[in-house]
Amino acid sequence: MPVEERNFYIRPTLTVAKELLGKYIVRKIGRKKLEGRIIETEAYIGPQDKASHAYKGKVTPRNRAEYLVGGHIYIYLVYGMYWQLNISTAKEGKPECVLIRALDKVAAGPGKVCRYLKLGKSFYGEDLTKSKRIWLEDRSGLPKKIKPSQIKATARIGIDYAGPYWSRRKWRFVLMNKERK
DNA sequence: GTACAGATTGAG
DNA sequence: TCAATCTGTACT
Repeated sequence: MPVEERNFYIRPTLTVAKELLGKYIVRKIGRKKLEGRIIETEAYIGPQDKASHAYKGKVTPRNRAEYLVGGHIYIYLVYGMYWQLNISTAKEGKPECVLIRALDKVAAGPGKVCRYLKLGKSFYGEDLTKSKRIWLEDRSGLPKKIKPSQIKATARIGIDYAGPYWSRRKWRFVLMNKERK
């Protein structure tokens, strides 16, 4: 399913998180393009997920974009200095999203992803299926399609406060090094 | 109103 | 190991 389609995002969040691996983020600034291949994602599935900002169905001015229909950007500031790029998934009203944690070679860490792509609050709620300044592309083609064996599932990072049950869920997905090229 | 901690990072 | 520094939440 092409990444440009809305239906790509309206599927189980864990599926979307895995299928985003290997896709390219394209950021257009004037005549210039910045690009990066997604190699690390994390799934957040509120309201049952204690590590999610939407735990218990909570809605705040900051997290409301998480409730948008799949394919929208949910971006927020952590620790007062770092932006985190998330892509909403599922249907309108369901607070599920995928955090983009790393781009191959150019951004190892969610804060760096946004710094590299020059993303900030102005992208809050941006629609990836319609935007002219940021979108996703699938360049893998059939011969290079990502296989399940190339994806490593691990525990999510930095959410110990959510307790062992949630922090141990293997909802972080990494595209394995030897398979990247 | 005040206090506090967080889906991080880079310097020391 | 720790500080940077904004936002939401839980208090007073």
